Amino acid sequence: MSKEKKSPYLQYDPFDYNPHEIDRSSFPFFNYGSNSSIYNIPQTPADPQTQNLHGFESDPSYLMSFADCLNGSVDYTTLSKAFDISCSSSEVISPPLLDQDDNSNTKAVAAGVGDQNPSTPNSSLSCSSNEAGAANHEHGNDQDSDKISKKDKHPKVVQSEEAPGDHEDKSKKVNKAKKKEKRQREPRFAFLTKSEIDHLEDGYRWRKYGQKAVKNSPYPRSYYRCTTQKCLVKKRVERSFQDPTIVITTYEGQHNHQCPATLRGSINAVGMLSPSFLASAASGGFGTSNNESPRFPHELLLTQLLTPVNNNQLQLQAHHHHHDPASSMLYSNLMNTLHQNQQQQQQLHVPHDYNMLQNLASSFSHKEKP
DNA sequence: CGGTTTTGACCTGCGC
DNA sequence: GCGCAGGTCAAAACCG
Repeated sequence: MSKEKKSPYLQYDPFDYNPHEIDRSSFPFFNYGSNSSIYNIPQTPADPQTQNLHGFESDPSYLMSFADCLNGSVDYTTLSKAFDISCSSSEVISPPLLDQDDNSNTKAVAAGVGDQNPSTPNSSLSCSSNEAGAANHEHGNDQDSDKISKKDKHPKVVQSEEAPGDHEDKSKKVNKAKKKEKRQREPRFAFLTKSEIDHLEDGYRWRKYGQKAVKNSPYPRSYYRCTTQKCLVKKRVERSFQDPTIVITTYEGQHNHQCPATLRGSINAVGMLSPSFLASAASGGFGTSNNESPRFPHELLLTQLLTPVNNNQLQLQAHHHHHDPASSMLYSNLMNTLHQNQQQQQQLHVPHDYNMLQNLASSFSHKEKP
């Protein structure tokens, strides 16, 4: 009651703004530099001491190279961590080729997105919460039930006046307990895009459901939900406070439906990539002499998005072609596809070095038009 | 008029 | 336990 009303839009105090003291608990692993990559958002701060992330910026090993994904040079465990939140559930089984993560350059973004407690350094906690068996199907469903219970609980205000009652307290407790044991976030993927437009077209339809000021940033963060029924995908969009030209888009969850734009017959950016083109991508051969060269406009686009870092490594550049819806959609689809791929591997218990590229290529070729 | 955006209130989790 | 920050809800406003 006595709580002062605070406008979420006025929380930023320009005089208090210190770019070096950012709380990036939400995106602790973002690279704010010019080399954009797909990031898997870890839910645990990498290292409490390096909260401010600068370590990450200068450490290329945190970047998930696209080629790593494509050619499977990233070991299974790493991929699990990098792509799936639920890795903390049962599939940790996979015998880790241990400690690759120490210094191998394939380390990618190793932090588990899955353990969702941003500040729980001990991911095993979430492990145990998963074992209730819900581990496999909790994607989405939980969120639903979560919401429902929330709504039931507080039909909004008033309540307390007419019945400051105990039953409310009780139900509160029950709900709390419930929530504690099952709160699982979807995997998150983020990319940076250089753009003046905040909300980039990615082929899907979104409804904005919230906007909040971000601490230490002059730019608000917007929350969107996919408008397709029963699709629980969300995305957050915010502008980098360090480089205001960069938009940070974070996807959470996976669409359970086709991209509306694809259905409408516009670009099927990923679906039309030729297998041979992808092979070239994986071997890092773009732009070099004898490799497969792009045959379609979207492949050309991708060659520009994928820039060789060193020998066998490519990074997905998110900041080119920001003005191009196809580009955004490409990202979205790529990430979706990569993620799906990895999940399939998990389901099938495929060995860690299974060649993802082949999977990708074949799935693409199925989609390819006659 | 239906869908989307805005925005204040509320909930939740975490650190102190 | 309290305060803060992030995330979500939902009524009202807006728009095509």
